[in-house]
Amino acid sequence: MNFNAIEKVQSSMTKCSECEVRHSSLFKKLSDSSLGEAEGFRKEQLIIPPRTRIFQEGDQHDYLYTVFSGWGLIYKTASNTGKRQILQFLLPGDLIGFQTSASGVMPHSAGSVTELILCAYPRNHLKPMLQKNPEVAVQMVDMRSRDVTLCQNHLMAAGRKTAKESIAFIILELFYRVQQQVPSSSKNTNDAFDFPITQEDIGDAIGLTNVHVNRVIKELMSEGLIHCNKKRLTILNKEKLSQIAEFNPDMVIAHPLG
Amino acid sequence: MNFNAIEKVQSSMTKCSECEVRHSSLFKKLSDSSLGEAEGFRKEQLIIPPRTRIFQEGDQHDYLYTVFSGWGLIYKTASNTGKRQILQFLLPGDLIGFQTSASGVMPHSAGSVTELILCAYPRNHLKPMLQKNPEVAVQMVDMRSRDVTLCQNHLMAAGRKTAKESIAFIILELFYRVQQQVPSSSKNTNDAFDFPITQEDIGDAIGLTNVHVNRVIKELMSEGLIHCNKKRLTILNKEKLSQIAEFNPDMVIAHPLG
DNA sequence: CGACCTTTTGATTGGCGTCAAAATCTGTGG
DNA sequence: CCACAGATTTTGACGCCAATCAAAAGGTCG
Repeated sequence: MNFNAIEKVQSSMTKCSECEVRHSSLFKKLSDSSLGEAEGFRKEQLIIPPRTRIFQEGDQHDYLYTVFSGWGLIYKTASNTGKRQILQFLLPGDLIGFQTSASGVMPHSAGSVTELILCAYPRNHLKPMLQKNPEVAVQMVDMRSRDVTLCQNHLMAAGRKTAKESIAFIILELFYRVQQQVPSSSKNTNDAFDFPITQEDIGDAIGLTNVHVNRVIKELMSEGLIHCNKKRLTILNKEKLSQIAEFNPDMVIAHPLG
Repeated sequence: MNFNAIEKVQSSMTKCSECEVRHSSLFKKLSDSSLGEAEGFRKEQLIIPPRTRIFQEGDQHDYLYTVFSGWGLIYKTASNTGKRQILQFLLPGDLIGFQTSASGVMPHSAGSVTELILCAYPRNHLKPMLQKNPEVAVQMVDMRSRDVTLCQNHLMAAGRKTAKESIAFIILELFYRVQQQVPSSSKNTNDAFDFPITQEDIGDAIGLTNVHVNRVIKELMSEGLIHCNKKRLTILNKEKLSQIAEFNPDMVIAHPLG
């Protein structure tokens, strides 16, 4: 992780033209009538450059976001050792900054991986908006539950899987999430997909060092299970990889409530 | 972990008399008018004996529950090694069995620690009920978000903290959660509280073996930070313990949405 | 009292971390 | 289009935290 890079100041964010609200997963399932309500709630759109911080753990932060395009991540940093734990990778449709702690500050940091386009919503409008739009509230329950599932999977990896199993898992999780969440991914034939995160990111997501991640990835490549270079990853043997990871696609379904 | 014990058959569950719906955190904040609706939704109450399985990963399961009293846990088991990862400790007010995978089966197992009293709700009534009761949906968003926070804290512990830091964290988390969630805990003076989980449970929650947990707990005791015996734990030096754990009470707040 | 948990202790091992440095890649400015 | 700086990947040597294995001691409950 390049900490300097991700600490770029937030002022590098810029507003941009209107976004198509329908694309935001929070509102995707809204009927046309309640969409007007949602339009009124949306505040503005932001473009975040690659590897830029959006907010930091401990900050007061008055907006929450949905990802329109790009990859991001949320993380915590241990104050004694400086070690980073990535809590979730963010893809189009994901929520950022929903959670606050009791004192109203952010319990984790958030940053971009690639350029990120976000739709921003003022936090103080959130609760009234949910109360007025049951469909949105139900959708939000769905999204939060999906986030629980993703986090639990990573906890299982960090706590009880070997490095090889965990890394295989992360790769498959991201492959299926990209398929679900990235509109342009339909053009990914033959199980190859854009993979903009570093080996250090992978390690920080499941509690390993970049060095060890590198050794395991090379092992997976030498076994002919995956291939990767230039931020693009190809899964060569999905069955074998899934077996190692104890993974199945059900585990990353976006909408558990249906 | 005594796997035999937790695999007791589900038939040992018994129905019991009506529970006071208001006590269930899902409905705690309901106005009187929508309470009637909620009453109609509630189905029955169950008593689960200690160390008994409620449902198993991969099962079809048509109910979800809120905890009325007692301690429980949800967990996953690695099919290759049999290792268990505890995903969450369950206390009064917590949800059980909300999540299902894409195929409609449970993505994790659930079991009791102590005797557990649950309120059961039929899953197929959930979505319509949320749609008709925006207050309940908002409350549910809150609860799911709290579960995300708890899981992220454990991920941080499993991935990036030492055994000592993680164990100190778990102890403090449970101390504050019991204060918040267990009605009778007000009688806990001097930072002592009932602590019915085993050292193996602690290890399974943060990715350690029972042997190593034992060594670290003895270390914490010899340093005068905690004392424990007979399923009761006393925090002797909360400041020092919190500093080791990088813990603060904000991290376990029950209702992030306010 | 007896069976089964749970905790405790010791000896040994190993997966992954740490440290260090080289090789390769990537973006940026001249 | 090249050169350079910084980021990322790769490699090797070595060390340690926690796992593993084994067994005894202490608790708990029918």
